[in-house]
Amino acid sequence: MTEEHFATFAKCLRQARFSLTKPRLAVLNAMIGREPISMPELAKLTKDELDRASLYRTIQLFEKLGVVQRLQTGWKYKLELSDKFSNHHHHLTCLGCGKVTPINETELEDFIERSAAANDFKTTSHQIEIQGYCSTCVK
Amino acid sequence: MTEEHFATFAKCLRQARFSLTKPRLAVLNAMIGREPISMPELAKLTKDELDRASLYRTIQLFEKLGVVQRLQTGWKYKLELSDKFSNHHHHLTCLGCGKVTPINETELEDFIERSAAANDFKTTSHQIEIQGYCSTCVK
DNA sequence: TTTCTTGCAAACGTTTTGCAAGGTA
DNA sequence: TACCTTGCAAAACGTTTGCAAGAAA
Repeated sequence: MTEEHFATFAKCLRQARFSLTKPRLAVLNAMIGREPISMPELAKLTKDELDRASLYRTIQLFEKLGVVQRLQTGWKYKLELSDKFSNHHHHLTCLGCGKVTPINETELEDFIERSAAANDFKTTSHQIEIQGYCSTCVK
Repeated sequence: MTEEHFATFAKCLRQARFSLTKPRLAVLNAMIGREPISMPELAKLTKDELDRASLYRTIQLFEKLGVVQRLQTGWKYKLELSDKFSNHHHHLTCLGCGKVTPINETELEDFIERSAAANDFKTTSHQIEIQGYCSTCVK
């Protein structure tokens, strides 16, 4: 974990008057630099460092604080760190091999803002998820 | 349910060699013309017409046949009929009152196709979900 | 009649909760 | 110290499954 990520994280917690604890750091650490991950996978990864119940509580808190976000990849959801810890982006999910590829399309963002505005809607977040087949699996 | 929807539905089933049964019609009926709905809500709505287990089996089948699709509205998923039974669109979900507003933006679709193509990716479906506050709740 | 579909009941996996003990500010 | 956070154990949900009875083609 970089100095910067740690500082961002500490600030998120402190601002909302929550404690910086070892279990919470463990969850952040397990997610940094990793692809979107499912809850059972994350539970397995962190099972020596905190209880499953605490993991759920931590993820709930992280979502409230905007540290993580859920995204729909097919049938189940996965978790990833929010834009605070990586650049804002969206995903291509391959139905063949399950690979999740991030894409970054600024123009898309502009259109979304415009669509929402046309509906008199103030956006706070959005997701774009695309399913299909990657170049390997399409064959 | 319109004549046309019934025909579309019957065709979907027949083509894949599945039977047109009363419980399946009941589920379709419960969803037609309704906003995206959660599984527990749908279960409550149809509980006199079919068993919960059958409901899950039916929804699973419907998804495979492309009759319904799941979409992420915040924390949990909801179900709605696919484009076969209504026009392709996306949603604005209000974090205040929970209202889901469909939007239809053709330009967005084009950008998505282009982004995917740039990644050598063959798309089969996509979702765009936008969260924020509607004109009423923003105040 | 043959095959597909359903209801029932039970199993399973995921997520949440209460509470006492432990850690943080 | 005072309050927040955790682990544990149990409960509450949501979802899936096996199987015998019932309905569709």
